Amino acid sequence: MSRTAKHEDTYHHGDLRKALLDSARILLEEGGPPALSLREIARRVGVSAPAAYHHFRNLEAIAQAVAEQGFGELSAALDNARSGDGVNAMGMVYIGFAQANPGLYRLMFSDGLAAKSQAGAALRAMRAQAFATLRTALEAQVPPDQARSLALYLWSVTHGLALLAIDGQLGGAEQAQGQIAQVLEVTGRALPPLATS
Amino acid sequence: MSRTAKHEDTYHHGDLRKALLDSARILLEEGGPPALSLREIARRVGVSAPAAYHHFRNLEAIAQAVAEQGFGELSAALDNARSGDGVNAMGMVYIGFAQANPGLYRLMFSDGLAAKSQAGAALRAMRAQAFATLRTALEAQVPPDQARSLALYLWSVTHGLALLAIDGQLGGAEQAQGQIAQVLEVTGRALPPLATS
DNA sequence: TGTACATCAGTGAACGCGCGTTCACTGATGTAC
DNA sequence: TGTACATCAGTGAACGCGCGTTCACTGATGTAC
Repeated sequence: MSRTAKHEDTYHHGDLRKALLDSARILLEEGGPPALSLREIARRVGVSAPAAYHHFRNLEAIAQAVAEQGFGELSAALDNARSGDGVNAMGMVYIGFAQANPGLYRLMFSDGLAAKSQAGAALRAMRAQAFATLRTALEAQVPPDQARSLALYLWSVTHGLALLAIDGQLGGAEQAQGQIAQVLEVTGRALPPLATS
Repeated sequence: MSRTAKHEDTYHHGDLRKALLDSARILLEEGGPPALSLREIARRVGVSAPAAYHHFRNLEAIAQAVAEQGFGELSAALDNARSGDGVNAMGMVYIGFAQANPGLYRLMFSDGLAAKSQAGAALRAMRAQAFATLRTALEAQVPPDQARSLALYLWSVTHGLALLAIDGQLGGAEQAQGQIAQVLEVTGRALPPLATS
């Protein structure tokens, strides 16, 4: 019999890498990027801190891996929403992601990691990639010379709105939803008629 | 002769409170809010760390005082710009402030301080106050029932754009300026005709 | 089917570090007489 | 004008803390024969 679920308290963990990432995400949601600590991540999993080094080069590598997960999930969510009614629905999905994972969103898009570090550079590249996807999607719907500025406009609004929401600057949850919808409606007024798919 | 500029290496500092705040701002611009350290602030001033406690209750109080300075400077800058050509100029000034003081801007509007701490609560209040000012200014220019959502819209765009700019997501400085102007132009399209003063 | 052994994923102890803050102190200042 | 003294703004030493990371190790796994 190979390793099964019955061996729960075994010396070898099973999938420590995944467990560490899960633990990091919990920590991230509890206290934001500054709360990420290798020792605490390991402690929550019930494992000694050095064990993590068999799976990640260092703490930053864990943060980077979590951010990569986040970008994957965000782009999957946006893909699913694309069949909805356009820009407005995408905006709601984007902000919904931030509200559901505020700590993760901050790690991905805010100043979580030291900008100059290797992981920081990787993060910036992921962000740029996400933006490129948005711009490409827009190029099919508006005159190409406008795509870049419109994409940047949409990103600015949703990014700003997402941060205001998760900073609690919009009041309670239900109140926030209404305000978000209103802002996205106003945002749409600036857009030219879009080629609907 | 009372204390004069000649007494530079005196035991008593002169205006240590101001010197500490200046030092904190330099640190803030060098490494963002996480770089704020009481020991390092004091070290830069050339004074022992405990000396700071004669002027501030703790490190958080220093951060709060710096943020207060920032809000004062930002609102002064916006006041000066109000005589210019409206929303667009105000937007440029707002983002210009963030670009000139990225670390300070992050402290003021981002997740610099633990949200639950006393200083964190004070910060949120300052932000809310700044937003209320914007909304009030708009109420003179648009139908009052639209003022809130339009204010939130404008804040979202400028906040988002400011953060993208200082995160380096817009490329180099001169390239960024062009993109910012474009986004603000698009932003203006969503606004109703404003009553110009 | 059983056993030697290489490989791998864990362990506890220890390193050095910088931090915020407290403490008892001392040097400088300026005021009352 | 000179002096005693209260007040205040500094000092160095020390506290306890949690951190990331390295080290030599050991227990478990699974493969070759």
